[in-house]
Amino acid sequence: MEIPAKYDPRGIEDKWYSYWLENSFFRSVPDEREPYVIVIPPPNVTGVLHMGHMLNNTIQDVLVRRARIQGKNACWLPGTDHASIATEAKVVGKLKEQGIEKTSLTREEFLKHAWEWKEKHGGIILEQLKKLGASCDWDRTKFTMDPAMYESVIDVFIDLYKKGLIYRGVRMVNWDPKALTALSDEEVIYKEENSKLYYLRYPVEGEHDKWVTIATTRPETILGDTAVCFHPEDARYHNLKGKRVLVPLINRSIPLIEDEYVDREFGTGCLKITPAHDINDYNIGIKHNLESIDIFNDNGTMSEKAQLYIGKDRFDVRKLIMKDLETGGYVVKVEDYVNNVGRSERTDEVIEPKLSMQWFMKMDQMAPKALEVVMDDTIRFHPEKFKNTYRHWMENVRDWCISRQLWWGQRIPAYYLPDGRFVVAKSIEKAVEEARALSGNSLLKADDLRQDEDVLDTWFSSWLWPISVFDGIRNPENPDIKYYYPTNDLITAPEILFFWVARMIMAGLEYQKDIPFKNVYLTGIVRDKLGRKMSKSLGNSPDPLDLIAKHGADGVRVGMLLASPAGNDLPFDESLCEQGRNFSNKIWNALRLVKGWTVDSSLTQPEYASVATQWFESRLNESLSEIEDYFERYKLSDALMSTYKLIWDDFCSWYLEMIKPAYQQPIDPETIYQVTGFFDRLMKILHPFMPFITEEIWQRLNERNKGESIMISLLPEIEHVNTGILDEFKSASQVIQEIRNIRKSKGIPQKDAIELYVIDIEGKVSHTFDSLIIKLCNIDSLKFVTEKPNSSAGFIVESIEYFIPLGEKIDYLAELEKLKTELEYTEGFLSSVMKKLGNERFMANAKPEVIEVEQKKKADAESKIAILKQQIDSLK
RNA sequence: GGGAGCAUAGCUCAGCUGGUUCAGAGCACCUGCCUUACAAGCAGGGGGUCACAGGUUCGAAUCCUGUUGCUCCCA
Repeated sequence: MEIPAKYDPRGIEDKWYSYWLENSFFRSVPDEREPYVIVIPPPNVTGVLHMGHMLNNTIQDVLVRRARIQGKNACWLPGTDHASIATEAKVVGKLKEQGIEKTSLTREEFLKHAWEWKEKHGGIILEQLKKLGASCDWDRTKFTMDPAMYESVIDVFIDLYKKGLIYRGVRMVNWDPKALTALSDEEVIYKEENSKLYYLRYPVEGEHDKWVTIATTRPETILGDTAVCFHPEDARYHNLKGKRVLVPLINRSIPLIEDEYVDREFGTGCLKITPAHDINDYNIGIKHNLESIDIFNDNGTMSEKAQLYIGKDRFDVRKLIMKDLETGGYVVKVEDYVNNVGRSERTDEVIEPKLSMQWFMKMDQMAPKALEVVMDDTIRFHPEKFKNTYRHWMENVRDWCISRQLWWGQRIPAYYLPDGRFVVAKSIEKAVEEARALSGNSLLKADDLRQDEDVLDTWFSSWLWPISVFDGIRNPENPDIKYYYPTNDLITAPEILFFWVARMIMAGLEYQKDIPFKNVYLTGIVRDKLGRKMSKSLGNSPDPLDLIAKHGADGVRVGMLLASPAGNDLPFDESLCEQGRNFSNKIWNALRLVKGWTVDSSLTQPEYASVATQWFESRLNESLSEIEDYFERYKLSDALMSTYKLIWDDFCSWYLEMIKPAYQQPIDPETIYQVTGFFDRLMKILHPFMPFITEEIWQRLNERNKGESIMISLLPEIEHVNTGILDEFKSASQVIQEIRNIRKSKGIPQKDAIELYVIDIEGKVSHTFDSLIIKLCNIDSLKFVTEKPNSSAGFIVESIEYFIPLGEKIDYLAELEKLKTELEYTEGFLSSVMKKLGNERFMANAKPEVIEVEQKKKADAESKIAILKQQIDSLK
């Protein structure tokens, strides 16, 4: 069989992905096995694959593939969410390109366009995941606006409304004047921006030339002022108690009020109050019973209530009003100032705090329960530190604003009667019934009712995701939800811990009376070399598909995982993928080596191969339990690194070299059987991380039947570890390394055989690895002697002396120097041990094991010193 | 302004309940090698007062306090 010298993932990866799909290996249906379930954090339909998705989905695939070969019924459920704001913005933008304004369309027409867009572009990201090797059960793919998913959301809304957990209310919301919708706090990004602090003076009413100076960053909002406020203990303003001032330009008379909220150090210590446009002012307004004057239109232009600049944009007005204030003599000074400006995550528009009628969901009943299950580790966070963050949020949670002024999404099932009252019902027919009952007017018809125009927040769909994907809202007793819920692991980013993870927990407890998942693995953020988050807008992110084309999906997966301990940011560097690719090549060449051997069935297994196999068997099992332990602690990068070293160092560098027959010599059947078996097991262990190359190699290792696959095979069980042979190997490998060093420093090529003499007076050295030392170091004579041979270089391993005769090549001075250095070090070491052992308090307080260890150190050091001294003497 | 977390080799990080797997790993770097699986490789090597200052202890990277620097969350 021809095997090329370099592994080329192209072709191979596509081949196996198709094979897996054709054989439905990703498919899961309930059976008697233990289920293992992950629901994908649904990517946004507008999204294309970015590095964050790569990381997140690689981790999910590793966990799912591992569970699958552990014999569990693994189900990874994929899907997308409808992302109302982002998608609507995309569709609006696209229509605009075609010269169509959203306002010229009916809701139905617009939604038709939106669905068309979704059908055309919505599945891209899921297709891209296939390139990564994602083993999702594609038959179960869900979308948050699928009819059943939509209905679940509506059912939940109605249910919560009936339970009194959803209400309508006026609130200060984050208004996006571009998207024309309210945003949740989480969708607003605050950033420090350079701006100005304007000091403006207001005339005191009824006084001549008396003024009150305030400081503001938003002079245009003075038109909405309904009070000016100072601190009750601020002596500077005591003479103004009870007076009123006039708002500049419009001369509205407003009261001077006192409140402890005011920071006396800030500005002049005097604060203008605009209850309609600032959350803090709003609260003061309520407290002091002030009027709220909303001076903005929804699109951020001035409304008629502003009296001036009507119809002009708020930022243009800032310039205009300053000019007019200047002219009127109201400006005291202007300072540079850095303040926090909130912008919409989606549109980057400056957020306008705005009073508005919205739908809210109460959190005070649900939050404590959702907090408890995390604090008591019913749900475990990895890493654990996020419990703190979670608690902080859950203890300070505010009601959830769930309405959005958009069309793309689940429309709120509230119907308004002509008199302004409303009913909440699943259908218009039901609504009519309820409206009749509510109003007592049996003549009410569907036409008399007006459905709420708003849709629900996208998170109001995705908080149900682990339940609704199994149809558990509509059919709580169906076999899927019974079998798959609760899911096992959720892999997501810390940014959405609150508005997604926390709410899923709430929904789970409310609708399944059970947690939605047992573990939450929080990934880091993928950053570039400068530490910036990789994003499309910055253009600092490589295209994941290009990376896969270049390094192979396996290579990219390894690259991402190696550098991403749970919860830590991942400073991505393409060289990490190279490491993955190099690893692929290493494994590939190991296959070439093993497959290149011819087998001679008449041969019996040599001693060295038998020892090598016994050692590697134990080493593999030892490593397997390490890996198992890492997985249990969700330390995937460590689990991968252990696997990497097991294959590269132990299997390739040691084991294969140990059993390798001499050049062009055949191998015995026993050994080839064993090495193939090891290779097979190693590929299974590696498979979750590198699914493609492991399948390719597994298929080549032995004849396989049609429909067989490594991905549905079983992971090896952890078997007995012979620690004795592992220890013996440690000494033997030290001996081998020392010999290699001598060869190297003396320029003795590997092909020249050498002699090795061993002084082992007490007869305590193990001979297990003698045959391997002979083979690996090309030794033609291994002799046990009592005296150091002449003209030889030596070393000591565990109080055993080893010598290699060098003849002419010996450099006595160098040997002497080496011995002296070692002696010096060992004596220093001994004296530090003696210091401890001579310390009474140490002897009195330290645990017996610790003292024992110190005593052994002492004995070892002493015998080594004796040997070194003797060797030095013999050289003199 | 309030809260949380972090600081260990050039880089990314391991180091659980204080004591030889306590100073580690991978990558990077340096020196030899195109040795018949692999130069995408092999064999070696250098490199850290464990941020700083105190304290507890026979013993501190590990526990406590303070300082500095960074990150995140909330206001």
